Amino acid sequence: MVIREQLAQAVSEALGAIGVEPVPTNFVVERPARREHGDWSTNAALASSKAAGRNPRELGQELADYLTENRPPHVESLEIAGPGFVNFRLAPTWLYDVLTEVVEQGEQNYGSLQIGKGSSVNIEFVSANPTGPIHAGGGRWGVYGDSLARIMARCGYQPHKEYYVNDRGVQTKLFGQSLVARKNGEQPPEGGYQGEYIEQWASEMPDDVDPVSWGIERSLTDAKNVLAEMNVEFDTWSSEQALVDSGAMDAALEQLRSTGNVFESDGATWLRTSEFGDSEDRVLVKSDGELTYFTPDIAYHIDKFNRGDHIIDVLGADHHGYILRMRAALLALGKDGDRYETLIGQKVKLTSDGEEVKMSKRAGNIVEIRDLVDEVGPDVARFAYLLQSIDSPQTIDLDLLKTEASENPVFYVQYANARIHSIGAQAKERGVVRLPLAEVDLTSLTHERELEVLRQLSAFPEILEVALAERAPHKITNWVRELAAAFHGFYRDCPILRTDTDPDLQQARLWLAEASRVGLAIGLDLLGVSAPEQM
RNA sequence: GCCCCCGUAGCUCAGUGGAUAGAGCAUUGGUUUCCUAAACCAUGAGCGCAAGUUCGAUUCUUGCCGGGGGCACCA
Repeated sequence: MVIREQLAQAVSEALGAIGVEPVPTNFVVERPARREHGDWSTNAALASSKAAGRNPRELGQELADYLTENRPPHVESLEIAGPGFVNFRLAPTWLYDVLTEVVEQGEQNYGSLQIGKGSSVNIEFVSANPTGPIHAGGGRWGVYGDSLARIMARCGYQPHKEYYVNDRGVQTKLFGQSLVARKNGEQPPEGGYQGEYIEQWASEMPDDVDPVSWGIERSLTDAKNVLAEMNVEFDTWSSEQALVDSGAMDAALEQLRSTGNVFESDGATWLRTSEFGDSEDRVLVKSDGELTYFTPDIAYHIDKFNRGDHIIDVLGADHHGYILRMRAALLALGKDGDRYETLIGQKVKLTSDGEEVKMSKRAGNIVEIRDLVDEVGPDVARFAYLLQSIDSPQTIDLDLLKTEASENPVFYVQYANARIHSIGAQAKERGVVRLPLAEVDLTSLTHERELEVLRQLSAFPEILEVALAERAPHKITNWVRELAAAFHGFYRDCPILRTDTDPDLQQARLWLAEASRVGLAIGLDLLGVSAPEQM
């Protein structure tokens, strides 16, 4: 059991013992923002004073007195502070337990949670139209979705990463026509695709192929390549056309009809989505007999419901209006809405020379993810994307990522890892051997820098839990930066291999470095960023 | 008009129902006979406005102001 739970339980018991009935459950045990407020703190007295009809400071004092008499493990002293907080000061022994736990559980298991209990989660993201290069926003969703999947996997879920390919419909036809036009040296049709890439691809296109399917393949190859370079891989690429061809779409339409929520109007076929929370009804089949995007997408979501326990769609803010209609369709079909989750991300803006970069040379009116990856490399790009919440619109300064690469946060973290490996290499050279952990006395770790590293490591399980609950990979980014900062401070002030370092202390520090390495490896892996051993 | 997101330091962004709100960049200055100075240390300034809920609000609610996005028989 982790220390926080031990303390919470002790507080709960103490409240009962000093006569607070019923024992409240609305209190928390947390890490105070300020070090001088101790290692852990609880607001239990404040949270229960009103219900108990007691003065919070007096109640806090009683609580502190009781816990001083009946001390939870590692607790050295307690004090009452502020309006009624009870602060715990712990002996560093609790942090030695953390070190041991990190090392013993290792990269695979430290901080791993079983919240998901093995349930499957289907995460769909990017799903850009296969009519051209992936844009910078697509890169954000790619990195975000991939990292979220990694987080979910570490929390006991079985994530399945999926990309939906809209390989039929009006847009694909226009795309094919644009390719043909360019191949024949003509202008693309009205509403067609204008980017330079169309000319490039058209020149690659053989004469005897179907331009639409060839173009889609070309587009998907492009997308797969650039996403793979960013360490984003999908388990499944689902084809809209295949869904229609298989009859799944007709079956879905039939299923919808059987619910009595489908009607004909103005020559089109509509779904009464307004009955299920949407602002208006939506067209399933247009008056010209063509399907809308919506209809196969419903079939696709039915398919996903059949394949996964929980369904997540990662969408750009420009698609948020679409959510209610899909949810309505699923509700109309009697699906459990709790199993369907949509995550909306705000858009990305790239700047250079203080000006927004509005287009790529190749793609025309969009900024390609390719440009970013070629410019700064996958690690820098990924880390930059994962630096902030997807709820916020993001501004990425290309110049900063390029010219000040050495100041870039990703290198700061990777450099910590490189330093650890350098210590290992140096130790080997000098014949310093790390003894088994069980033979090492960790109590020599008393330096504030050493303890800070361990505090950071101890926080990881909580951070992971929050990152999962809030679907927020950037919490991991922040944590790994803080861990790196703690390590750099330790590295600076606590020499390991220097000849005047006490042998026992040296052993303890070697293990502290190893624990740091494990922590950095876990964090970087969740972000999908590499952990180079040399820089 | 309706819906969604955002408004925190000069810039880019974290963060929290609590006790003195943080980081990076930028500025200025300092640190290395010894494990990588891509490091460490120091340095000013900030929660858009107003009510409400609360023992306590920058955090929750509402309104206003400001910015972005969306309101198709496009996808």
